[in-house]
Amino acid sequence: MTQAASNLRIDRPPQTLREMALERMRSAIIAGYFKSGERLVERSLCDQLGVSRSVVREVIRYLEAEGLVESQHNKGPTVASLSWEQARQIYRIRLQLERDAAAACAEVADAATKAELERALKALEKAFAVGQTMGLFDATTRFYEVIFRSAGHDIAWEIVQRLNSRISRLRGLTLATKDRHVSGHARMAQICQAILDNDPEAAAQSVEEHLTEAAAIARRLLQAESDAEEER
Amino acid sequence: MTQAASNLRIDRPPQTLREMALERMRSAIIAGYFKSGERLVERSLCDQLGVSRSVVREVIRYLEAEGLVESQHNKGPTVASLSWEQARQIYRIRLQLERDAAAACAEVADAATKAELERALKALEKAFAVGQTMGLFDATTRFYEVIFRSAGHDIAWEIVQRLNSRISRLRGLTLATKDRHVSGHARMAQICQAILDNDPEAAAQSVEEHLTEAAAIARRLLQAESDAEEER
DNA sequence: TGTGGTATGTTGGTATACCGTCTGACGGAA
DNA sequence: TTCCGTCAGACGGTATACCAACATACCACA
Repeated sequence: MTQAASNLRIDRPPQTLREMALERMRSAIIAGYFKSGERLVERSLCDQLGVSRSVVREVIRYLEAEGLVESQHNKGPTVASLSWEQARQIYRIRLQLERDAAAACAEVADAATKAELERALKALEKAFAVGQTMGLFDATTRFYEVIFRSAGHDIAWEIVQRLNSRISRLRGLTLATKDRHVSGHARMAQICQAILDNDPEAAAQSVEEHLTEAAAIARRLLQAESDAEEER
Repeated sequence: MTQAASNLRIDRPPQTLREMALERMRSAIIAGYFKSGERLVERSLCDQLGVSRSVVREVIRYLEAEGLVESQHNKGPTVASLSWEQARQIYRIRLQLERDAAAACAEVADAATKAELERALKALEKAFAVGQTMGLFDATTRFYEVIFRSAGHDIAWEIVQRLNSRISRLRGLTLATKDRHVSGHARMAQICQAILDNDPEAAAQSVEEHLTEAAAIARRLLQAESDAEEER
């Protein structure tokens, strides 16, 4: 009966225009369709998204709260830009939260979790092989999601995702780096192994190394970019 | 001249109606003026705030992103309610971030920072003596702000503040507890001392004790409340 | 070249209207 | 009395028109 009932259920898309517009805008910013610092003109967004100004404005408010968009009085919203200082802080916060999550996950991981984690790692390997940045992005996200979710750290996961979207540009650059292809994968495998062994200490340690490395690469890239900017 | 120029400057409140409405709504929720789970009817909020529906809706979107308000499709926004599970997670995240901030602060604290911290602690003592919950609230916030800011953890501070606003009801209950008056103050002093000594380890340790204690009290209160609910 | 005025575009904010959904009240049937 | 269907009103979701304040770019004039 329960089964029948759940099959009978009419699940209309419980999605509002606003939610769809939000998704689009968010991924557009993350994907770099809107450049950092670019102005977001309400009316032109209305045209591009095909929705009314009310919707656009509400979406912008939401993204503003997420830190993806900045608004100045009477100047309108712009895509948030990221200084190295901010990026540094974000990597540090991620370190705290991911370390804790990995340790917690390693503590409680059961067979099902481990299987799922291995699947995620397999997918990650495949994505590394293909080399498509977007695919890597998703696979990495998936891998961490398993860790956070199984550790019961949903709220922390949400925070980390939000932080990640703020440094998405950096993450893209980082993932595209050659050496990252090798070491990144090795680090992930290391984290995975530690969890499979139910070894919280090792898991925390691996996460720490992984993130420290990522931050260092990000810093180098950002530095190089700003140097190039100055030369110009 | 620079002085004169800066004095001449007309600094009009760069505040929009929306921002003011946002502040009001946020503090109304934190102060408990709107109960947890209560529906927020847009049109009645318009009357109460004296602004138009657009503004109200944008504010609600913002609060939704902050996690203070929840919306269901075609049901409208409600004040977010908090389960113990969520509260647990929030305390855990705070632990990670506050511990790191305190340690970082202890590492870099100079004379000026220390002086400011001591001032904050003095204010805290006074607030404890007065016993006004709201004053305690502000003083505690101020104390932690000094720590986070001087450690250069602005983003983490923003996150912590947001988390705190989500557990504001719990914090209110916790602060009102009798034993908290004593031990809370002792803990704060301990944290402060560790920073004055530039001892990161001790600072982290003190924060950990303080927060673990707070979480335990919160849990007890929440449990008692839900028990009382069931009896009813 | 610099100054001041002007035109244009954009935002912040408001009012209003319309539709679809939800909810609760009312009234009739079993 | 209880159950159930219907219906009206409340409310959210969306669209649109309008206005004032402001910012910016441009232009003409000294």
